Amino acid sequence: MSANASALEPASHSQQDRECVLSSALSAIFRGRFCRILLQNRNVQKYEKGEILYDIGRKEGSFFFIRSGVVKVGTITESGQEVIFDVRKAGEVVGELSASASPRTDRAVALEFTEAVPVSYEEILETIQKNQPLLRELIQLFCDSLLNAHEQVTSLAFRDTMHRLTKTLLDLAGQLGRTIGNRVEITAHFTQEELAQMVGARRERISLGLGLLRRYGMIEYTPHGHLLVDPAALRDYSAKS
Amino acid sequence: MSANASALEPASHSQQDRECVLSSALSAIFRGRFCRILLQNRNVQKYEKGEILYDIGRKEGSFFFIRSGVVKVGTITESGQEVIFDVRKAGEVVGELSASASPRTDRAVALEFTEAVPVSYEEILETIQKNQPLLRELIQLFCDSLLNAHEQVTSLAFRDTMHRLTKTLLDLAGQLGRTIGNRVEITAHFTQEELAQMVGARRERISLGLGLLRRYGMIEYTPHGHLLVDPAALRDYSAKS
DNA sequence: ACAAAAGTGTTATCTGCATAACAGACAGGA
DNA sequence: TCCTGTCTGTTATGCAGATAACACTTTTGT
Repeated sequence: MSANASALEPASHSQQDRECVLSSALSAIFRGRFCRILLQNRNVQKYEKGEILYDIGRKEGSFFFIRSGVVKVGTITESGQEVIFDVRKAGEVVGELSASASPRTDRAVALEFTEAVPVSYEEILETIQKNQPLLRELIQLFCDSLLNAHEQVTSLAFRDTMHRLTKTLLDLAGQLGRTIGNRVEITAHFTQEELAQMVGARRERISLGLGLLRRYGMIEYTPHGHLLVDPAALRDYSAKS
Repeated sequence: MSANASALEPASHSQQDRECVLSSALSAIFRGRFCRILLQNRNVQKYEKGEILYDIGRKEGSFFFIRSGVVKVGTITESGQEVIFDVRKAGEVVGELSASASPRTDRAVALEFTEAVPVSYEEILETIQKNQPLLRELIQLFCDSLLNAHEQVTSLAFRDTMHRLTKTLLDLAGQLGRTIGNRVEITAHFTQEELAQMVGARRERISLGLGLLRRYGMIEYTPHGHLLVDPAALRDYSAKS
């Protein structure tokens, strides 16, 4: 939090400068996880837990470069039911569907206090045209997203709730995990309702499922209410039967 | 089938030529449906029904520009279960996931005799860098694919088999439909097994479901074994309850 | 500090769908 | 022509998971 004078500092940079900075930010963020670019913080938006980065139905849209925090990406049906497609954290990007001509069908909501830099799709395009290697990164982003969605489809089509739950826990551990001995702490809080929306099942099932895994000693809660999982045991469990 | 001398005609064109032709082919195919570009037919591959355009696990890969026919895009799990993510027809592109760094997890198989032009991802990239407007088209392709996958996830998460089946039929009618009066013929043959793989259900359910819709007069079969659906009635049916 | 709201654990009941198991229709090859 | 393989229609049985209905706990707002 050193150079956070941006709010005080007027737009004292040339167009040239901004392009250059954006370009390196894109490449660093697209490429690396956990990267800390000293990006000129123009436009850093702050979102409280539960606040919406972008919502369904909006025509224009931006990519959001997450500087800190965790957001969920999902949608809500006409009948008010919610699904979560993905979870993204600091160093990643959300909002790639703003590149679509059709109006948004997805939304992103902060799961905890989050800081993100919105960049319009037009600006992204311009930057990429001046910095070719970024093109690959952008496309890789879409591929990852698509791959992930495909996995969810197969998972929903073939696996039962318990298997989907353990998969979701393993995925979260991979995404948001901090290793502690042979356990991994999922460094964000998820309600059972949210887990249910990721798994594609009723909340009650999640309650039962978590209870079962807890009794097996495969998961437990930290004092902070975070999940602490044993990946090896979970993988084992989900492999058999 | 007029200018199909490609097999006889050796590579008599300059690199210049090829780029130019590829570029316009891309733009036309990316952009339009039902387009008939007189593309130099170098490399037109032919696939019989059931033949594989590309398969799971391959590292390198290509985009395929479908000139005629219909292909299914899907995957097979370790346990041998098959899902179909999407169906693509003449004028469209498959294989966009070859852009991913990770090895293929999907496959494309011809549902009927199909002709397609494979183009390596590297070539696509080069072409795009020389023809900027194509970038938008390519990204739109990814967005459409992603949007579609998201829809499948929500559908599987919230809707029952009958609703998913009617949705699948409506989608197919939209994609492959030829309007005849107030009916639409789905101009390709799908086995119940294939429909089941699109819907995410057992074949028996599809049999029952189709039987029901037939008794309601919402669908019937053409002499060629194609489905003839009444979109209005199906939409109606799927809206209520 | 208290009330309201949000989150969790648990049970009893009902139902949609998978499973299994055939019989008939049809198409293509020998 | 027959015969084998693929596709379709149909039933009976069992189970996973939705639904509904609470009691209990923890957090949040005022």
